[in-house]
Amino acid sequence: MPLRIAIFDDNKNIRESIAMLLQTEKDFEVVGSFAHVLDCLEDVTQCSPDVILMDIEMPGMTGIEAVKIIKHELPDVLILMQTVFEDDDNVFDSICAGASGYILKNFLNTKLIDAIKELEFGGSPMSPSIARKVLTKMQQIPQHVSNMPAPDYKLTAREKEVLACVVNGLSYKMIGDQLFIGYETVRSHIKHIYEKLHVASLTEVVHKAMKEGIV
Amino acid sequence: MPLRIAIFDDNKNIRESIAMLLQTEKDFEVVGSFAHVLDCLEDVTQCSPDVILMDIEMPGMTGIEAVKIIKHELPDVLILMQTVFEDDDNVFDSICAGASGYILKNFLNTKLIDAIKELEFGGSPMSPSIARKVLTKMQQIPQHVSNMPAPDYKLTAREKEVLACVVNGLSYKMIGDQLFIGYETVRSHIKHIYEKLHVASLTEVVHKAMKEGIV
DNA sequence: TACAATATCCCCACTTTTGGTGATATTTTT
DNA sequence: AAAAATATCACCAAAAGTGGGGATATTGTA
Repeated sequence: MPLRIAIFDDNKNIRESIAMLLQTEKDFEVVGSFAHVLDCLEDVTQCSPDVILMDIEMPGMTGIEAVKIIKHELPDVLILMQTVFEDDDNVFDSICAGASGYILKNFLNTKLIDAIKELEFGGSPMSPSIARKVLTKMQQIPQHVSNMPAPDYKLTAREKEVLACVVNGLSYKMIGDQLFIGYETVRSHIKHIYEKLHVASLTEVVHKAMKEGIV
Repeated sequence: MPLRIAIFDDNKNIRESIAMLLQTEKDFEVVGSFAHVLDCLEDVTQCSPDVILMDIEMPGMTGIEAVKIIKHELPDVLILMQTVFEDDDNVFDSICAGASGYILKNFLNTKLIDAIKELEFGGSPMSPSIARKVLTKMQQIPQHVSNMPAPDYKLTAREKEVLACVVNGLSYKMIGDQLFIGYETVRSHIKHIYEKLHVASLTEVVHKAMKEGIV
């Protein structure tokens, strides 16, 4: 079964030359080719590709927006971004939007086929310099969000529920309503949370819970 | 001027074969070779390498710990991790510790030279599957920490100071003492913060400030 | 079975926070 | 120079949270 590929690029020449290039691989099948992303969801749903080649610079809607939309509905398609520039913002926005690879247009003809195969194989093709940028970015991210496991304060399931409510800014009364328990019960749980977290106010609870990723 | 390389690996055979391999490149110079990382800081300071090849599995101290220590003192050295496994935790821990590349021991002989050159060129060599892991990880990270700039709520400098105190769990009274202003002044600032952030309680303030990276 | 932990609820007294409505002096902007 | 924003402080009443005691029923564990 061939790998189904869809192309989004506003330049007709590029679309056609990409399609031509991809057809040299007999495992690849170009199932769609679109000049804009305004109807990207329909387009993609219709041709159901395994891999999407998405241009970042697109008229009407940016390719990054399209990635978000498509990934939201179809989380399993792999999206390879193509662009002329590799400025930080576009790279990171694409990644956060859900792209799985990043290829520069200059190297399309020499590296596209390999990049797509890499994608298929579970890899993420990207230029070395982009990889560096990504790593550098990750290193700037606070520990707990990137990797540190949430410390275990031995909160019970119920206490965790209450904690989640507290973090979301609910008052005791609102928490009671939310969890179908009385005001005093909420208080009781929160007293226990205070003890276990070694804090003495709601603000500290929220701070600690968010900082350490308990919620 | 050749590229200075240091090797950390507890296996003598591997150290020597790596050194031999690297010496085939005339632009490379192996300036140090160490069996453990207990004195890594001294070792590295002494031989002042441009690139460090670090084994993850090391006796006494883990290679990841060593990376942290070295990077803290010498942020400019490039560190290439080498390992037999590519399990998530090690990969991410290494990255967070400050590694700039990640190579599997299986491919040392075929890819090490290229990997080091890539490092030198400002890239980050890593296997495609590791790259995918990294991207997937980044996509799970909340917007603001990864890329989104903190939204501007037009808080004044003073309000931001008060906000910081609130987030750190201080009470009105404590904030007043901290900033050398009266209780009522603190209240006044917080009222304004409530308006500007569209919230109505301290917990919401802490939550919003932390979630959106205002602090 | 006895014990420990959990989830639920109650009361009292006290502290803190909140909403509303001010005021004054200083700084910044227009 | 006038207007707007900022930083400072004040008072009152109502609402919410906190600390330190309890109690009871259920569930899980030794």
